[in-house]
Amino acid sequence: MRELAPYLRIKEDLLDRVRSGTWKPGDLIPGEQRLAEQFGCARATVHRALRELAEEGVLERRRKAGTRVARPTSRSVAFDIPLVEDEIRATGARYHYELLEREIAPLPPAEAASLERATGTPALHLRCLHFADRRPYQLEDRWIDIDTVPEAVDVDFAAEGANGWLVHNVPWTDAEHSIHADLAAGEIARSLNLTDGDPVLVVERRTWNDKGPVTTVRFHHPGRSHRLRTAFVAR
Amino acid sequence: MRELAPYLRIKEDLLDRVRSGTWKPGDLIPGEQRLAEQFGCARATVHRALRELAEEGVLERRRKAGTRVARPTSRSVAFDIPLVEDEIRATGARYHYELLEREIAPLPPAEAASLERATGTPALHLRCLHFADRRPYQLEDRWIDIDTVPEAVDVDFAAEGANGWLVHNVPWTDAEHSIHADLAAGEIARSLNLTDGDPVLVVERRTWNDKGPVTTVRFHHPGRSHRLRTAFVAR
DNA sequence: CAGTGGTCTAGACCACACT
DNA sequence: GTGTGGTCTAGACCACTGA
Repeated sequence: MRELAPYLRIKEDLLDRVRSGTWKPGDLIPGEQRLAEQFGCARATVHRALRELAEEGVLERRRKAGTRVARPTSRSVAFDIPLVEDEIRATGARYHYELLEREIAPLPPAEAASLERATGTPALHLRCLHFADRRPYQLEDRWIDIDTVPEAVDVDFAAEGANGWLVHNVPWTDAEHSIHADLAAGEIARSLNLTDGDPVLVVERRTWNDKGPVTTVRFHHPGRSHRLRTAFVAR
Repeated sequence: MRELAPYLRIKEDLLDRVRSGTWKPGDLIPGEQRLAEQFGCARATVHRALRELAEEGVLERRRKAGTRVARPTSRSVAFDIPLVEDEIRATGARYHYELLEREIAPLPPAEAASLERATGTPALHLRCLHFADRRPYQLEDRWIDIDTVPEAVDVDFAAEGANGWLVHNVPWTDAEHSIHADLAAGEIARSLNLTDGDPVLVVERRTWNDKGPVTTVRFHHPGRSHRLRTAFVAR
């Protein structure tokens, strides 16, 4: 396919009309039938181009009402949140992992709420430290639901990180993420080799299964040095 | 369409086989032809289901090699970064905007690098404060490239925020985002009604046009109270 | 080289939502 | 009611890539 596929050429063409302002937000654009005639192709081909542009948020389509240029409102931004070890190795640094703590303990209120269990329900609690070239890179504080994932109790997590083990052994179906900034203090500061009062970037994640809540985890990163990035994204 | 469209039913069916572990990561699954026979539909219908699952990162497809269950590696997480005013109004709070500063000034080194211009190139510098119910919600520090967007020089930005004006008037084609944590200090702390040393969440964005760099902007949020969230996302 | 996925077509039927 | 988008089909050709 030396030349672009027709539906891709049509996408580009339509996108250019939006980008150049030929078609402005809110404008009604020609129907599929009409565009198919103009481009000299089947309606299905135009349809695919239009459908993908709508999925990307460039157009809005409604039956009978036709297709309009979307009014730019919110735009979703996709961040890659890979396994820490992959992330670290991708930078060329040596990855190293340390298990700080592993216990079955009663869920504290926040984590209980997160897993939708009663406070005090026993769960598997892990604290791990991930190093890049011997420098602390990420502190992981995780609770695993032992009702949903009973087999986790028999894993010692000394060699493989909990994240890796879960990803490879316990498929999840749903996830929720949250990001905020906080200050390093006590344990967290010491583990990350920071001073009390240094900024930390906190990423929280909860995942679910068909069976129920799987895990809730908080990742702490040194705030100034660590960045979450998107790739350079063409719209 | 009371019942799910066939291609959606097929997607669900295939996804279930992955989720349940019937098909494990790395497994080769039947070809389109074969699946079409099994589901009793046209190959194109199966193709669409497979293509969408591949786009979602569940499957990996290669010509001749066939379709395999993807090995879970990095997973991209989509955050919504809407216009502040929409974000604030969505919570039911009253939105209010204040222009703190507007000047044509030479680009500082960091911003110059960001816009791919020489340090000291004149650009439009804006500092704005966004309020939710009279409480400072976000501090915006923006540089607009006046070579790419000369018409911005004639806008006073007293009424409409720069973000809104740009979104509605200057279509962008590419964007890059970065998130990190920092400490409030000086101006930033005062504007956001924080104390020096409080955590702030910083979101940086750069956008481009066909014509060149459009704008680079840094959004500061009170770190403890503000969170970037994903919706509850089913995979 | 051969098999797989990628795409296109022409025609068809349908659901939905405006009028 | 009626026009628009949403989907399916059957068949076809092609490009890529692994064997």
